[in-house]
Amino acid sequence: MPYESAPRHLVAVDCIIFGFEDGKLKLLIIKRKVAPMEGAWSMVGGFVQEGESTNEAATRVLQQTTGIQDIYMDQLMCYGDVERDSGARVISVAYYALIRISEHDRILANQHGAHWLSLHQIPELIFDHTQMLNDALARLRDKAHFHPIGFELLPEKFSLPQLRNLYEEIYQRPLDKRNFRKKILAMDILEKLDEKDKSTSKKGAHLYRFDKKKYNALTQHGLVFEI
Amino acid sequence: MPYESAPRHLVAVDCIIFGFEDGKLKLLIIKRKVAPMEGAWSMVGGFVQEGESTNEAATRVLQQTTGIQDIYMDQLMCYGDVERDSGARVISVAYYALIRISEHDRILANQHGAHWLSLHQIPELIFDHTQMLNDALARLRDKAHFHPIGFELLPEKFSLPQLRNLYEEIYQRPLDKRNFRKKILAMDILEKLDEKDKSTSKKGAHLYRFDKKKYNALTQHGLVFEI
DNA sequence: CCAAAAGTGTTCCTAGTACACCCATGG
DNA sequence: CCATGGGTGTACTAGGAACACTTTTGG
Repeated sequence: MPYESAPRHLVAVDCIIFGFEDGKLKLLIIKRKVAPMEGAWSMVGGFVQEGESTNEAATRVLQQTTGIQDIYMDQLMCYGDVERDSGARVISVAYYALIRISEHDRILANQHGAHWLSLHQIPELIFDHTQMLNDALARLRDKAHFHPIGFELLPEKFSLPQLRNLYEEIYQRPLDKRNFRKKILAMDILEKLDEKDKSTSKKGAHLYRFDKKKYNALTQHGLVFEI
Repeated sequence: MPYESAPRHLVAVDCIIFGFEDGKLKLLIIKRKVAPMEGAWSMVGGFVQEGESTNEAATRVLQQTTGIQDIYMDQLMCYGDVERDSGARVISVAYYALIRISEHDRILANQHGAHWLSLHQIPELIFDHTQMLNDALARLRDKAHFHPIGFELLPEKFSLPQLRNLYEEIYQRPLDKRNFRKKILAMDILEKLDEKDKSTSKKGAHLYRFDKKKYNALTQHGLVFEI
């Protein structure tokens, strides 16, 4: 397998971008601006450049369309079928990202023709992007079960009803209010604030903050996150 | 992002090949035959050809070095750092495979300079292949926990002590004999044979066979494999 | 007859699940 | 004062974990 004689390929990255707003899981997708399939709905993506790692490419693509940096992003997998892209043979490395919608640059996203859509409103997507979405959802569920990544989708300060609502969306099933509280508070990784969120009830719900340092410390001592 | 102006890359596949023999998890690795790092230990790999999917490339590479087809193989992930291969910028898609060592073509493997080594005997590997191995082991553990893939590493007929030994290797911890039996037999997915394996004891251990059809049927009715 | 591995049940405890009422407050 | 969502405790059950002795048989 000499390097010189091996064929070269177009390599792209595609980002499955999740957000959480109005109690719903949402996905950031764009109207494609190039042929083929111009105008069709698609994940945000782009080609991997020379001297650029695939991780860097994904970060760049995300930054260019959302204006956001420093967010949670993880590789999903590589999609390598020959015919997957009808324009050319393109190998795509998919990443999924979790974004706090409130903190991201909506104006920049709109300039790129990007839109946040609820999961049940997702139209047909190009190529194998629907497959990517399903794979990403499955991965998100698995990952969220044992890792505290849900907080990446919420504002820094959040209430327990909000958090529970998020997990109900991720798992697509109702969670018992009392059991959920018991479980999450028992881990002792949330900091209770003196503020209340009165936007959804008259009584108001206490706000909490995820204490990452505490979580890391407890993890060293055997804590296993599970929700 | 026009297709024409995008750069092209060398894309390789690397296979992390697991086997189980003499009660130990083993890895099939080769002595590299091309520069750079000629003679160093490496996973089996090769370049993705035109008109060949990455899955097909992995299958081909595996077949060429082991002579085996129709084995369990799954994508691990894509490794895309710019400097990961010191010979050129190569993007690698890693796969992990599970092989019944007894059924594979040792002669063919030897011709390719391939060797089965126990996990604790693995020498230094080139590039990021040690990272790949660690990632593959983590994935194997996760996957084996909830999917009946362990059987891919055993002969068609196996004893329960053998099976338990395999899981002890995968999880790197001892498993209680009685609890293990209870759990695996309760799933009712093993067919008990009239043969015994007398190679490891005078009393002999009953042989079993994984009943895949039964497993699939039970899965439809809500069975969740877990061990 | 004995060494060596195979095979077998029971108890305890933890963690998940199900479930209903009071509280605080803005309008 | 009442409608609305927030917050709280207990009882039951199932499943995981710990644990020791008997059986078989080749040498």
